[in-house]
Amino acid sequence: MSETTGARERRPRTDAQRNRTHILDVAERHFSEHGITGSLDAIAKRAGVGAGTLYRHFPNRDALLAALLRARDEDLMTRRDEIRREEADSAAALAQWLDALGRWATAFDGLPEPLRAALTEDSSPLALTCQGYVTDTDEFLRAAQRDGGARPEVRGRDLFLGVLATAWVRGAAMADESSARALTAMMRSGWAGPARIARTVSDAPHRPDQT
Amino acid sequence: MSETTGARERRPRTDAQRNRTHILDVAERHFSEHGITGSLDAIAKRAGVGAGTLYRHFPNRDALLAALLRARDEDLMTRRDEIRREEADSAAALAQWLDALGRWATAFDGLPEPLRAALTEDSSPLALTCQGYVTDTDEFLRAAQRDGGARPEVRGRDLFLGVLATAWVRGAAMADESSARALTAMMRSGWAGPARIARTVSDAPHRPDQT
DNA sequence: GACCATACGGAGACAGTCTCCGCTTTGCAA
DNA sequence: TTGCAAAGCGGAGACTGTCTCCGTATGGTC
Repeated sequence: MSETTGARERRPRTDAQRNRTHILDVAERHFSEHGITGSLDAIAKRAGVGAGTLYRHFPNRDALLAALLRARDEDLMTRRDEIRREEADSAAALAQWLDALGRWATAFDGLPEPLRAALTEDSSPLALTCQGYVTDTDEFLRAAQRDGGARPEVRGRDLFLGVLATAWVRGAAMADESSARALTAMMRSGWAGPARIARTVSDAPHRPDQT
Repeated sequence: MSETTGARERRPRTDAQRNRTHILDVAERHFSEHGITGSLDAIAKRAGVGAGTLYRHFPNRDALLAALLRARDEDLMTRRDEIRREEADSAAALAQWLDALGRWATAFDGLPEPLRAALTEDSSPLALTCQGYVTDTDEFLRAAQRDGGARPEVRGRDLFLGVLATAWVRGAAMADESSARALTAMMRSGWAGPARIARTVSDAPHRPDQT
């Protein structure tokens, strides 16, 4: 009676489990070396399984990525709790969380792209992960806002996207590191400290009123 | 002897010219509708020419994009001069220039990607264009910095990449408009006004071994 | 040991990029 | 005009990558 309630999940066959984890191992290496656009069939070949096997386990690239990121989720959650525990200054905590997120989003070359896409098409297997981190960001942010360490008009989603954008700028193989740092710094002045809303050109009347 | 000096350029045949401009017309429409990843062969077909013809005129996607952007270059330069002429406040001028750049970088869905890539691989046909705009940005920026309207540590390249990153966030079909605005605003507080350098987490004395 | 659900492999359909080469068109010169 | 070389054209097809389908193998269970 392995099958109790109606929609019970059956434990997969052992060869299936073995294949799955092996594919993940290989994919991790392959994506690290070739970026997330590396060929899936190549991964299958390298893992010594047929293409069908790969696609049965992971119907598309995003699914595979999501599985790989799930493995890193634990690390990131650990880091999150660590920051919460050890950083008393809520603004500094937010900064550190964003930094951790930034490193997470740079795990593979090209990763920011599907992550951003997942943020607007919630059918993606990555969507849930992203949404979760947006929520976490929001928590850090709200704490900082309560303490007057972050501007009230900023949203967690904005910061998350900002982090992705910065990771995106870094591009392949840490190309534009210095500009990425500059962007992070600029972004920080954008959220840090309680201040009035900075105005955008498109918001402002054409005559900027001399701040 | 039509050939005078060694490396003389021969005026292309009339059918070639006709094809070239027609391909550009079609490509403009096709990229507008399908984003820059739209199939090149489809463009050829839609233009009623063979694939060979398309690839002879534009050896790859970037070359085609570069040609399309060259057509818009004139508009952007006009805008630039207009801003220079009509905006006395140098910081506001910079903001308006960045806004214009942002609209330029959103001409087609997905455009920011090759633009950013061109900034690090200068073999790309887009590289020259980008470099030019970085220079323009630098000029606006330096004027603002002289007037104390922009922080001294910021570079034109950083701002250009920031604009690209914001355009990238907007994603396909203006998806994340509000976040894009938020980012622009944050970025603005990053460059505007002379202030001390904001610190990044990674700059900070971050003891990796257990902060 | 038999049975069958589960999983496997890989051939191949499909789509996109890009090249190659035989044929056509253009423009110049006689 | 006519002839002809250079310039340009078209599209078949090589190549690469994604993803499906189905005949075959295998693990787990009774």
